Amino acid sequence: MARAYDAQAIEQKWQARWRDEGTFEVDNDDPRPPFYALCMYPYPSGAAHQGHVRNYTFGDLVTRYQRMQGKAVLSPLGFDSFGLPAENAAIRTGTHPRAFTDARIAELKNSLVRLGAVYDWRREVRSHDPSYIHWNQVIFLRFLEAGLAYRANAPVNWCPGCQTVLANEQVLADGTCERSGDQVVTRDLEQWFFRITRYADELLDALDALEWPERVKVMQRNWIGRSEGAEMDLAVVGHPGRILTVFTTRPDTTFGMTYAVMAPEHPLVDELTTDECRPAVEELRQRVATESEIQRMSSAEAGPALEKRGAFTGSYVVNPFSGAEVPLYVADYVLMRYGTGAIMAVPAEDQRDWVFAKLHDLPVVRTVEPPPGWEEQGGEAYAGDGRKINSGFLDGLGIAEAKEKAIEHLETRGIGRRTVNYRLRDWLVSRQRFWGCPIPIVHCPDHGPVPVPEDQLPVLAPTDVEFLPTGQSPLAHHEGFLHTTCPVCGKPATRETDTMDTFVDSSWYFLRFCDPFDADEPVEPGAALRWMPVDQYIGGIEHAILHLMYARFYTRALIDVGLAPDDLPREPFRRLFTQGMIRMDGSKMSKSKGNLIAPSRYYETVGADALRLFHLFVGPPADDFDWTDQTDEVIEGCARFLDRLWRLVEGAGPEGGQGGPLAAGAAGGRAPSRTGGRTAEDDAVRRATHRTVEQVTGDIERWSYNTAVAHCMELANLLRGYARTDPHAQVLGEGCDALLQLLAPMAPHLTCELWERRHGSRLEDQRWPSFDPALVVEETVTMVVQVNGKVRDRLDVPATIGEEEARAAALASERVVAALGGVEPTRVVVRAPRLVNVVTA
RNA sequence: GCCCGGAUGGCGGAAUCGGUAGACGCGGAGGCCUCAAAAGCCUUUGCCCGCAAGGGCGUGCGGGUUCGAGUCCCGCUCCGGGCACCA
Repeated sequence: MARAYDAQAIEQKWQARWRDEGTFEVDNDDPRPPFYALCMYPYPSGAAHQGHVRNYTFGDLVTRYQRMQGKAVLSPLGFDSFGLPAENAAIRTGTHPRAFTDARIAELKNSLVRLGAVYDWRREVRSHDPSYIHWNQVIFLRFLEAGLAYRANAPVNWCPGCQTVLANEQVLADGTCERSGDQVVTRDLEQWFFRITRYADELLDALDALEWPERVKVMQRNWIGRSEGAEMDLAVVGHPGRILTVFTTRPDTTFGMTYAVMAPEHPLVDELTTDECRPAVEELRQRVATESEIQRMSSAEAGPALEKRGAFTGSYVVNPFSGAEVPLYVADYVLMRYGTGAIMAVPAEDQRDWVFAKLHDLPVVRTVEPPPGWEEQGGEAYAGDGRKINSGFLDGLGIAEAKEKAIEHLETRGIGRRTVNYRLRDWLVSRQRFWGCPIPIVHCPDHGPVPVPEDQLPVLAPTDVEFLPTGQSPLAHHEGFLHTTCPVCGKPATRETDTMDTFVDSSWYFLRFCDPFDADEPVEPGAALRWMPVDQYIGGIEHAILHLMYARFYTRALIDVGLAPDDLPREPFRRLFTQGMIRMDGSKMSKSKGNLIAPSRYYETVGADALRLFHLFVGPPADDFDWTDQTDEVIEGCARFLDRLWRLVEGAGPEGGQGGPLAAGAAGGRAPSRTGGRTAEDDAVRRATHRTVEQVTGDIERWSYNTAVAHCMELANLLRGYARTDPHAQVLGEGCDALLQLLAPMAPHLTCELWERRHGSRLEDQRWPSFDPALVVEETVTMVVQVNGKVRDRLDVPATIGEEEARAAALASERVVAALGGVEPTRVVVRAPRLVNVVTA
């Protein structure tokens, strides 16, 4: 494809200038109003893929646009450089993870530079930088002091093949390890946790005020899973003084409790199981113990037969409202980690209990009157609202009132209390891996886990390690690293060999960017107060829950332990935009799927500007996009547009409009030289220019980049036609300038080059164009005339036309008269100046 | 199962407040330029009937509200995503 200009030469020229001049570096004392634009901390997987290109094109557009709006824009970038792939590569090839990772970072950085994405690279942070590790460890120890970090025994996903704990995301739906394929089992291990649950309410409540996509907020609300209800203490028959505490969100249904259930791991199972029931209960507990939680959760369909899922203990508990003695079961559908690990079962109002009750022939007592016909239609558990029945002092009430009254009753009698439960669990941060931030703890035989003193931080992993495919972290076998002395007593002790979850690194990097040079503290208060919160955060929907939740938690925790200023906003990301995925043949385009289309091949042909424009133009930024066989043609269409833009602007000549030689291929062949008074057509072009400025500004503000590009194309098309006539030099020049300014954040290299050729000045220093409100109102509009709702005529009328004139003009139309066929209108709806509807019926 | 999205020409998409459906681009057709091609430029392009003028149909399906519905309401179908024993 023959190009009008040399994209590669121009792109290299401007990229070099931006780098050498530090054009987009920003100092913390910059007097302009601050704007913090941030793309999510990328994992350095090598050269950028199209998903990166899309993400960084959006981010770069925001940066450049806000800068043109007169803001001091902080646009930093760093690398989430810890993680498993580097370690796997080390095992496979013998390369040290650091060398592997640094090479990948260089590649990714290079492909972002070639995209024309601009950052203040002085602020670059990498997770594996010793200084970042240092502050990560300081933060960990402060969390520990504040009780926000703690060590506990916990059931975890353990892969016997890999000899390591897995994150939930690494366990597939069938309960196998995504890497080795081994069946993952649940194991109890001593692990480090962060107490994110302390912030559950705040993290939930603060969501309302965030300018985030609603679906992300919904996902976070579900993840936190706050549910309000009551705990109640059940007396156990034949075990005086023994109580079984259950949690319910439906205390109003207590009269309908016809049995109770404990989780298989419940501490009272042994004591409350009678000898004749013990074999069945034991069998159940054995099975559950060897299953991972994921398997257990899916056992409803794939697991053992339903009736095997529960077993009678032989004991009975007392229904606290009715006094009835009801059987106590153990069943795998009750989870130890949620609530109290035991439930009262109300089959009439809970579908799970219903299914279980039917299988075990347990009675059903309805406490809410179902709607008429419910039973006849085969209705099972009824969870909807209705009048209370069979419920003694609650009879006749609605559910909400009955709940309140039931809780009061429990509290008055001292056998229960109002309780809130959360689905959210504390964050397990231990990882049995090498390529992560070491946890700065020493285990002393006498003093237990002891923090490494702050003046001995950072604890760095040794470099002389061997990577073997044993699945074990090399740290656990490195004698030099492992053996140390106890900071308290000086006796021999061993280091903690676990590292931190890599989500730790991405939980506060945005705070470090504010002043990454500060050697005294992780977060420099003045800088953080100046830049935070992030004004626009951009990333993938896949981080909707974990990363965004952890970052929200970290920001609060850092403030509360005194590592960030008290008056720092507690929400780190004011506005969030989640971009759509790029798919190919129905699945996500990704390295692991092997369906990447490398951006470099477009840099080398159509250029980065064309690729950027394509990603902006192809559809709404929030929507997924399918990469197909036709995609290359669309990219070429974008390149063609840029070619035409080049010819148009070059043809318009330099500033002043004295007419330069028209570039080869430009239609018309005549330089615009007319000045002085303007014709009606000149004015129409001016109006179109100003209207386009208005439209594109609005488009960009509401993330409608595809229409922003379309509106620019429209103006360019108009100007090309105008340039072929006898254009007014200033009018054409104004149109071209506006177009270059509007496109500057989208196709920066080309527009900077054209601007420099036209004006000899720098487009990066220009302000975003403004429009004259008087010029965006149209003089004449097309008025649609309908007869009974069908369009019969279109009339050009003055925009200021009055209702009566519009009516008269419409009724005078020949086409309208013909369509009426002599029938008298019964009504004429006039919406001047756009529409008249003549109604006969 | 529950909770969100979405469905518009051959394709990606546009229509910001209930008022011209299909902006912009891709693809297609025809033409100019050329010995020829590529590139570029111009015209045209929702579907159907018609030589034309013109007419009819048309935003997943069925109803409704309205002078007027892609847009609002009710009931479905299909597709995509999230959650899924959380008591």
